[in-house]
Amino acid sequence: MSATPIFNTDSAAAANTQARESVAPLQPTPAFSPLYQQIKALILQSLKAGEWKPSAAIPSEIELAGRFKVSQGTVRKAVDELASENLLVRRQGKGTFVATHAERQIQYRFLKLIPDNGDPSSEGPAQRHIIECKRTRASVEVARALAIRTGDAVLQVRRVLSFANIPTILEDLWLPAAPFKGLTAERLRDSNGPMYALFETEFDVRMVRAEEKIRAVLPDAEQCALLKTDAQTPLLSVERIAYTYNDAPMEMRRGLYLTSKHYYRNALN
Amino acid sequence: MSATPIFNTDSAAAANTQARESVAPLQPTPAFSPLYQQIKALILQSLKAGEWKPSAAIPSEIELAGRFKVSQGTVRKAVDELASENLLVRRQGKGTFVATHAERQIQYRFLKLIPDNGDPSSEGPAQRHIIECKRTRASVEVARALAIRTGDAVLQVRRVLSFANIPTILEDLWLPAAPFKGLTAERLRDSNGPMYALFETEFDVRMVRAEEKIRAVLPDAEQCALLKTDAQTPLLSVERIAYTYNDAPMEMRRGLYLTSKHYYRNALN
DNA sequence: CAGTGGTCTAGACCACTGG
DNA sequence: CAGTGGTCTAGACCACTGC
Repeated sequence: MSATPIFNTDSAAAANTQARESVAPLQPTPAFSPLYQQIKALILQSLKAGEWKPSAAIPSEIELAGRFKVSQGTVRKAVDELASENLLVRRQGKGTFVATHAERQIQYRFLKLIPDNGDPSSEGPAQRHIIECKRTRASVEVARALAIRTGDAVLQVRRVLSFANIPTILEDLWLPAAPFKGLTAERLRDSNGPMYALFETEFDVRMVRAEEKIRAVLPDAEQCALLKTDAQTPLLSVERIAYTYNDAPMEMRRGLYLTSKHYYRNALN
Repeated sequence: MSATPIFNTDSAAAANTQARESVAPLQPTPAFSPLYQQIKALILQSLKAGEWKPSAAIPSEIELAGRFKVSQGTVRKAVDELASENLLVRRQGKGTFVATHAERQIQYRFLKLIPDNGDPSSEGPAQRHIIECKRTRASVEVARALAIRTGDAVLQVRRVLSFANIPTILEDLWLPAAPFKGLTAERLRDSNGPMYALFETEFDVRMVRAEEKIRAVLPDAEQCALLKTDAQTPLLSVERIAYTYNDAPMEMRRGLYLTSKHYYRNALN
């Protein structure tokens, strides 16, 4: 019923002798893993298994400490890391919650295109126009990005985002067909919040992190038409791979951003 | 001799009643500040004052705990935050060190342009060509970025970075003249590591974080010549403001990146 | 071996939320 | 008011580094 860390604590008072990987044969690095990392992995497993749904509260620290037979401080350190990775959200006095892309305000976490005045809220939400959503086969490039085989079934979505009725972003998305079975242009059109929120509620897929490769390009004729721009206006090409838990890639996306009234904002730490 | 946190701990056993800002008059938020934040601020002050130089070790946690009259755990939490902000670097068994841009490997922290193969080390260090370094007056835009007055003295540097002898980055930098008094093209040419490392050793200016605004643009004739490219090749325009401690802006930089063999890489968390 | 950061515990109390 | 996360302490022991 209750998960247990992989080490032994027969006596509570005894400082625990950390367990190494029991079966790991002849590894040069014994791969010492602190207790809180093991707890973190267990919580991650529950998240992945859907034991707690997005925006729901997870058990309190004291409860988790009891379940895992460790001190509250150890649970705390595990949860701290998950919170810093944006998988959990802590709210003092209320509890700890499973992060979601549906959250008002902190949504569009992954959209870094900002209006020139620096204030995304000043232009309101984007108008979304789904151009198509079709079933197709993975190209070599898409297959490599999604860690599937070339020719495997994928869904391709094409859409345009407009701000103040000015087309600004043209996006193509590729999704593995299996986890997204049943996704249609209609369902995309009918949904309200960010697409990643839809993925959470409808397909149980939570995007956790992403990587983007950015280049400057000139649009072709078709892209010009869709963005109502001309072939001499350079665009930002933003290629994204988004990952769920366990670093499993679940989406490849190529965006073309018009940067005459917006810019891509990045913080360097 | 020894700094002291702003609260009272007359009895060590007594849990400390946190001090609020003593003089803060009628603030709606009492601005409760945890002890470790106060310690963090004190350490930050020492860093800023140059009490410990870049790459030097700061006192051990036990020593700091003694100096500040708090427990080691509290110091630890303060140092943890500073480390996560890349102001300090922890090395188990050795100590905690002041972060520096001179560090091999983790240098070029702020340069996100990566060769197509994804491995920056595969092409070796950039060839740097300083075009000019001149004293001038701050334009409205530069003044606003550097939080100085329009017309104030600034240094402007222009340089080209090449990879495998292919000009790839054209950069213009603006620096407030006062802190960088004595900076010349020669000194830039003679220095070896990253420019920010030079700033640390020669001018005691440590860049701590930065923000970038990215757009797609077409180069003008002069830019084409310097980058040996043509007017039809779109470039990434990367405008950066770099900050020292206390969020004080100390550099404005505009880069033009050629993205035919490189891309700007960004991680979304 | 001593000294450093890293982990873990147990317990006390504080700040915040909501009924 | 009870319950949650947040802070702080004191002490023990572990892992890593370098002499």
